[in-house]
Amino acid sequence: MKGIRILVAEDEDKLREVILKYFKKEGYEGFGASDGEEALKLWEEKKPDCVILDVMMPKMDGFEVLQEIRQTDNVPVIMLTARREEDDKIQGFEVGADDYVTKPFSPRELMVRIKALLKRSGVVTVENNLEVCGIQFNPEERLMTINDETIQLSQKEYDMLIYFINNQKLVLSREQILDRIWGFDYEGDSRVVDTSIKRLRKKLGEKGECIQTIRGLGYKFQK
Amino acid sequence: MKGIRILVAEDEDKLREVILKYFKKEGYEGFGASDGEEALKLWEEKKPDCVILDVMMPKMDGFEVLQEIRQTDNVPVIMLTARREEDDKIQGFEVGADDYVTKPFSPRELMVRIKALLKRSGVVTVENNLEVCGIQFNPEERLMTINDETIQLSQKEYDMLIYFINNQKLVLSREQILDRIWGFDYEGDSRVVDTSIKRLRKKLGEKGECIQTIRGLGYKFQK
DNA sequence: CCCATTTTGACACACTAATGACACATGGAC
DNA sequence: GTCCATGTGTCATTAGTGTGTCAAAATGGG
Repeated sequence: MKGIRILVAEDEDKLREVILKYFKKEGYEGFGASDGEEALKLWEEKKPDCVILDVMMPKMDGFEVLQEIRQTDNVPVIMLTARREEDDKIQGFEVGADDYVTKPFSPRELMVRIKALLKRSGVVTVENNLEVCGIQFNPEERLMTINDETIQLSQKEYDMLIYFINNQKLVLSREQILDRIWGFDYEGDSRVVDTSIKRLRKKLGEKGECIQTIRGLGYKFQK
Repeated sequence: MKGIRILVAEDEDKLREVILKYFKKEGYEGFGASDGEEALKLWEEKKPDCVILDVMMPKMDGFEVLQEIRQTDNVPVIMLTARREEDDKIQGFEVGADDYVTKPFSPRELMVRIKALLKRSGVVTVENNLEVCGIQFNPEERLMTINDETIQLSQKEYDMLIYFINNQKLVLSREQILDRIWGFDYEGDSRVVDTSIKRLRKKLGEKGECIQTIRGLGYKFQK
């Protein structure tokens, strides 16, 4: 099984190494970058499942890197900020950071945030060959098998389904779904969700009924 | 018309600023407090229409502030909690919070909650897995179970039932119910309540008898 | 770079549950 | 019995969703 890959961009060598060591201990695959440009290069090269960005870095600061990443990628990003960089934090939220950790922090705290973020972002948390209510998952290829029939899902469909699977029985509002799948800065109509639900249901066939409509609130996944 | 005023008590500057900025964009008037004491002071001073309280704050935590506020004020309060699995939310509901939002969240999600809360203005939610007289509540899943049978309630039915549960043994007049569930500015016939009570009773089956008619006064919920 | 294909977003219209209004039935208080 | 408040069935309206279709945007080869 493919491991979870995390990119750490932090110019303080010691801190970066501590974090990377911690990741290794937890079974994650970590890549270290010591400046912004290296971070971007590694991001393109490795396509990690999560990115940790220090705000203050040589050559290219965290925000610039984030902005660049956000052009094409919705990967979960955690920003590392020092206590007094208040304005910076605002800026980060605007460009689309998913969480912030203020220095100093413990690796343990960072791990907690990462795990929470990965879980919520729903992109990578499904193990291979997981089976939920007759639906077999193959996240690496974004494939799904129902009754020996393989089904190809699109990005949005796949992400939504994972999000539902990870939050079974919970009612998810259109806004929550939008935030998670489209990104909190998505500006379009919240009814895109309806359309995508429609398509997902259709592909799921009879299993589509697992996605229930809670009128006035949203949708939920239940067997 | 007077604008809607919201107090945001959150010690993380970046987050508070982002929220306040969103409020402004949405046409709300926002006040920021960075610790519990400041929050209390601002609450007294500004008498906001809605209060957002971070649980973890310097000087005075969110629960203490809430407790203080609840001595004299029934203003809608949303608590910001750090971790989903914590007892935070339970404790918050006990002291009288109206909703909780788990960090990190997007401004969009918070806005949705605020709007919903303002609309309901005072309808208190119920903790998960509460059981009252054989009726099992599960608000997160938006489910109600009686004798292992799940029941789907509509919005109005659900809100009314919660209102009754939160005010057991109290006689609630049609006017009170209208104010809470339909909003104080509802202009229609007060006998819509009768119709909704009828429907709720029907869905509750034999438990419908728990909703008793107090002739000339209104209704009350009792086992 | 172009073209074919897929994915996505927007929108109109259809459909259905929820709601509100009302007429009439019921039942207690006097 | 009458009076009056409440119960209840029914129906029209409304609000919220489902869905087909089209166009725009992204993707993927030649």
